[in-house]
Amino acid sequence: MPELPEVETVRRGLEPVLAGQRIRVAEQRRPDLRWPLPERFAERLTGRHVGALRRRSKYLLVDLDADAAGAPETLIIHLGMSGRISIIEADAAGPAPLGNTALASGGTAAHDHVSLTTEAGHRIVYNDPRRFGAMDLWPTDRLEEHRLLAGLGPEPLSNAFSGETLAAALAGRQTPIKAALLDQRTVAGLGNIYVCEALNRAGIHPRRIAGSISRTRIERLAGAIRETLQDAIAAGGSSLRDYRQADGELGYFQHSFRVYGREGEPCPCGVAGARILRIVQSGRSTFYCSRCQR
DNA sequence: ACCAGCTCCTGCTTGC
DNA sequence: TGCAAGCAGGAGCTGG
Repeated sequence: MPELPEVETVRRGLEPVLAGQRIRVAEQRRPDLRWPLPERFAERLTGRHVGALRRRSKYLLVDLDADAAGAPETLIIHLGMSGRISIIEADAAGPAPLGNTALASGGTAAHDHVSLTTEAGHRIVYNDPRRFGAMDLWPTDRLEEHRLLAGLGPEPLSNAFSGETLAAALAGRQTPIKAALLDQRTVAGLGNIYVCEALNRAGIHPRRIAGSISRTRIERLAGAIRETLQDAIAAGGSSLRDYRQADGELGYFQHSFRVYGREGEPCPCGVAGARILRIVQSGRSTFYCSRCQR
């Protein structure tokens, strides 16, 4: 799925067509994604004005004006593993029925689960074959209390994240650094790809016990995490199987992967004989260089 | 409290 | 060519 850079890219793509708009029509095609959608979900979205589009970790946050009960709410969207959001120019005569994305985008029409049509005539379609994604509506002023957001660690691109805070989060952890970084309580927004990439940039072996890494190397790791994410965002994210930007464009950071998916290739560290290896940690593939990662 | 493993779902790739 | 197993970017939950 979309990790932090992909969600940020989607946010930036949606912002110009959704922020400040009114939702003229909301449609839902099924009652649930990973979990049940909120009661009367489409009904509650219809007619609402959209404020800012924000992001927390891998969650897209769409601020809405007050509902009938008088409280501003935020639409929380998680793309899971296979979620995709597409922007479609709606027909001037009115919104097309759900399932017609194939006509406008060239993609599949199956698994279009939720759609929002703005008064300006854009249709925003959420498509998610595996349905590991999620959506919820929650009072904006209590957003940090939402169960999906409450336990998240610091945003890696904010001032709340540093070598110092990372060192504190890793202190005493007896798990491999790979697993510790995938744990969203340590730092928010990393997934399998960017953990592999950041560890390679930092020269740290994925099996190293998190709590045993020196402060100096944790500082380097914090920097590597930031740089990896910044570079990926600048490239529009990474396009593997499903992911595309909201405008349908492919991200291109996958061409910049140093280790992910490159088993057997030489490591860009350039050390003689350095090859990328693949191991499995807690059921997930880890790619790393045996020479430059220690 | 911490940690490893299982699980949800569909679809693409791989190997026989 | 056809089929089925294996694997995939997440993360909540269970049980040790």
